[in-house]
Amino acid sequence: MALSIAELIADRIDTMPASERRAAQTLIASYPMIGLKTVADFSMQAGVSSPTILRFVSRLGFQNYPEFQSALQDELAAQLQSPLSRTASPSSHGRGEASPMLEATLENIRETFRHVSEKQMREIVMLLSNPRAKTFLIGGRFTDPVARYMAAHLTIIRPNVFHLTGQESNWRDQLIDMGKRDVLLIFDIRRYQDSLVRFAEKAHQRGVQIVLFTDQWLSPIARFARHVIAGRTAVPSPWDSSSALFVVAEALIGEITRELEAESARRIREMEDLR
Amino acid sequence: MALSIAELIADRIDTMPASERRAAQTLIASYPMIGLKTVADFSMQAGVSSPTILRFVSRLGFQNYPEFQSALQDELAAQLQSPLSRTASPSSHGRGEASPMLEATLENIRETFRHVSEKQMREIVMLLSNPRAKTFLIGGRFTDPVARYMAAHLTIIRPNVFHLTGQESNWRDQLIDMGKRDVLLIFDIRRYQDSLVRFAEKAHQRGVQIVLFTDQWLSPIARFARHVIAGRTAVPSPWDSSSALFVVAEALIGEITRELEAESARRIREMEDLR
DNA sequence: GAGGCGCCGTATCGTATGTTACGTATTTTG
DNA sequence: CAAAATACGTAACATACGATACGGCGCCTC
Repeated sequence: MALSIAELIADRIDTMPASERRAAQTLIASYPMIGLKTVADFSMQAGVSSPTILRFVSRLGFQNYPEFQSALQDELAAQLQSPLSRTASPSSHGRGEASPMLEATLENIRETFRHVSEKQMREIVMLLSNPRAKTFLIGGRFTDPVARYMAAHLTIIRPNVFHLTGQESNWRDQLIDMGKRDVLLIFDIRRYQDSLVRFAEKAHQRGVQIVLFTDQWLSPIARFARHVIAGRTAVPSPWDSSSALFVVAEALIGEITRELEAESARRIREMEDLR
Repeated sequence: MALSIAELIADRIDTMPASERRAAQTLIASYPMIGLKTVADFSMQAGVSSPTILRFVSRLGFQNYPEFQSALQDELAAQLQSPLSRTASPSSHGRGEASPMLEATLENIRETFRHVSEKQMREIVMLLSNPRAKTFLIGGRFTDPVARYMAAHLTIIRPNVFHLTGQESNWRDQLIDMGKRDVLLIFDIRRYQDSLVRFAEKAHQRGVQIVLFTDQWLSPIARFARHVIAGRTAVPSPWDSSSALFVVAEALIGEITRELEAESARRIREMEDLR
């Protein structure tokens, strides 16, 4: 990666004229917040004129002020996504660090849960805890196994759970049985599948309540969804990670099971009898 | 203390109309970066119109968009200055801790990796990176989705990957094609399935190399297995957790992909051409 | 099935913002 | 010390940004 803007400034600050240097120091002092405000704010804070600010960012190599701001934002975003501080592991354990893949995954899971409110969880649990409303599950190329995993559990604790499998035309035939009270749980991460989007749209038109598990960039299906879980998927690997979504799915399964405890206990007993 | 904007959103998101909710979710998904950009950027990202964004921030209680942005920036600034006190819980857990379910899962994952040696990982990677040796995958009632997940990826990067599905008699018929060079990857956690054990034994007799993903109490299949990954599965939930095994699976997928990079790159290109 | 209500996007408007031209001040150089 | 070059701010400008008015559409109610 190229130098951070802070480094860039440190690098060139002594080639700058006095006023621009003041701008630089002002930015460094409260890095990077003042750079996200307007040129006027920046100039006022630094005690110089607007054009000086613009000449300053120009000297840093940016074509214009918005470009400079975008760079700052990108830097911030990267910084927020990888809180390096968390290494905490006692290095006495022979192996100093765990694999970056593992760390990234753990952080993804944490971050994903951070963005899911309890209320949201509860509402989804409620939605999926109504045994009289049919629940359909489906996923994309790589995420369908997660849908299957959820379906495998839900099927046990309540009736009316259906995992949609096979060809697209097959799903569509199931639409006829979906109504306003029913729930469709979709897993869709990049690259989002057209077939799923089409299906979600049709279901939405029938009034089906859609719960979407997607990545942080949100599948277009979010448009039709009543609830959206946005999981972090970025890992140092050629593939995106579905681990965070998997863990969320497990958490949901647990809570739904508790919610249905009374009713499902009898059901499970009956099932075992049937063997 | 005033509520953070993320909390504010979680609080009111269900009183919002569909489009505004979409804006809210988009913001939460990549919090808070998109909120620092222009209304046009924000609206485009969320797939709604500019006025919807403005109505959204208005509903949050801000007089205008710049005021909203300033609030976001203030929050960011506070967060950056005290990197330790990352506002951790938008979910007002009262106790200020994340859910026990989440913590247990994270700990399980860590612990699982701690017990997997690097050499073991490398050997499994090697075993699964030989495209000329057939690789069969199968799992139990709840773990088969994880097997499917792995199969979905492996199928893309190399030939001769088969997920064993359907009835037990069906698997057995596949035995005929398994030999000493081939690999059978089995997922089996409590309660261990007899059918899997039987199958593993038969495969073992044919000299098939078995890689077993199980829980910390080890499925009886461990007896036949060349490599055993023992994942932690205990969580405060009525069910056991497969998250740790899932993460290990993902880690393996990543490393195998890298291992086969050269060969699989061409394969993937060919595949995309076939669409 | 008709009427009413709320949601949401299109199009338009005013303005705040970044940008540029230019003139004055300051420093540098021979 | 004079003259040139550079630095810097004032002021005018254009763009793009946020804000708003309006109309259509879907949804619920009766």
